[in-house]
Amino acid sequence: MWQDPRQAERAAWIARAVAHPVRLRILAYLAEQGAYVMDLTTALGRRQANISQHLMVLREVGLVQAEREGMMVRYTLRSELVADLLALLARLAEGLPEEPSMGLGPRRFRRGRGRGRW
Amino acid sequence: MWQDPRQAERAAWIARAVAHPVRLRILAYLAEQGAYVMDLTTALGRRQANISQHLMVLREVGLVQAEREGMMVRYTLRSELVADLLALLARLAEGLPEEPSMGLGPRRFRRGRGRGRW
DNA sequence: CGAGTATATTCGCTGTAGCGAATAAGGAGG
DNA sequence: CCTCCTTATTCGCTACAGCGAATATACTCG
Repeated sequence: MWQDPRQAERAAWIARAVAHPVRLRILAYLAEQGAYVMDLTTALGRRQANISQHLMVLREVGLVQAEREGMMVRYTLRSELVADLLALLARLAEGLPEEPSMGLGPRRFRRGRGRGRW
Repeated sequence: MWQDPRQAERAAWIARAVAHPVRLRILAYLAEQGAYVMDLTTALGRRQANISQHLMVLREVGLVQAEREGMMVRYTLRSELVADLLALLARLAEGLPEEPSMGLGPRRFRRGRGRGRW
């Protein structure tokens, strides 16, 4: 699988779209129900521009689709595979024992230190 | 799912580790067989330091585990869930139609009842 | 110990993701 | 047309991922 770097890049491109807390929460929200941008801004407590920016990323990779409904735009997941992906990530997130040698929990998107020893 | 931002961050933290072509290929390689660093450098054609750096990322999030064997270090996947994740990403990568009009040419997205402007 | 091999870590650099503020653009209604 | 509402896009900024080169660490063997 992915001997070809190009294929790997495409898969990574998709993974990158998911690799952000806000986008994950957007997808999780959409997994339960379609939503308008305003719904997401209030649900996630972020600026409207920010939500739109994240939605654009998700739209570009095709994880999400948009449909205009009058003045508003309704976003929905584009495939059930996306929901599967979320579920898998959730399982991994809770299931994977944290490296004992490393700090605890996720370090907020920061490169951790740690000297090599296990 | 992930109403709590902290949980979402943890999941995103994992997704972020996967969201790189080289790391994806490393994982794909490991899904078939354990490997030493040198195996990966030759298989992927990258500098040893770079491979080690990527392995560190994967190790930090716990997708991969390392075991010293004499002078070398053997890396293996830490859970079958990781392989599942790869498979899902592969399906998404090939299954999701690339938005052909997105990013090349004028922006287009599905307009529900937009008068045929697009 | 000293030389050689395999891996890990550090460092400086560069590209770019992500953010808020501001602004534009689509659409409804008067 | 003009105003209000919702969403999209642009802009400037900052922080950090990712890279190669260099160096350090761990281990084996003689």
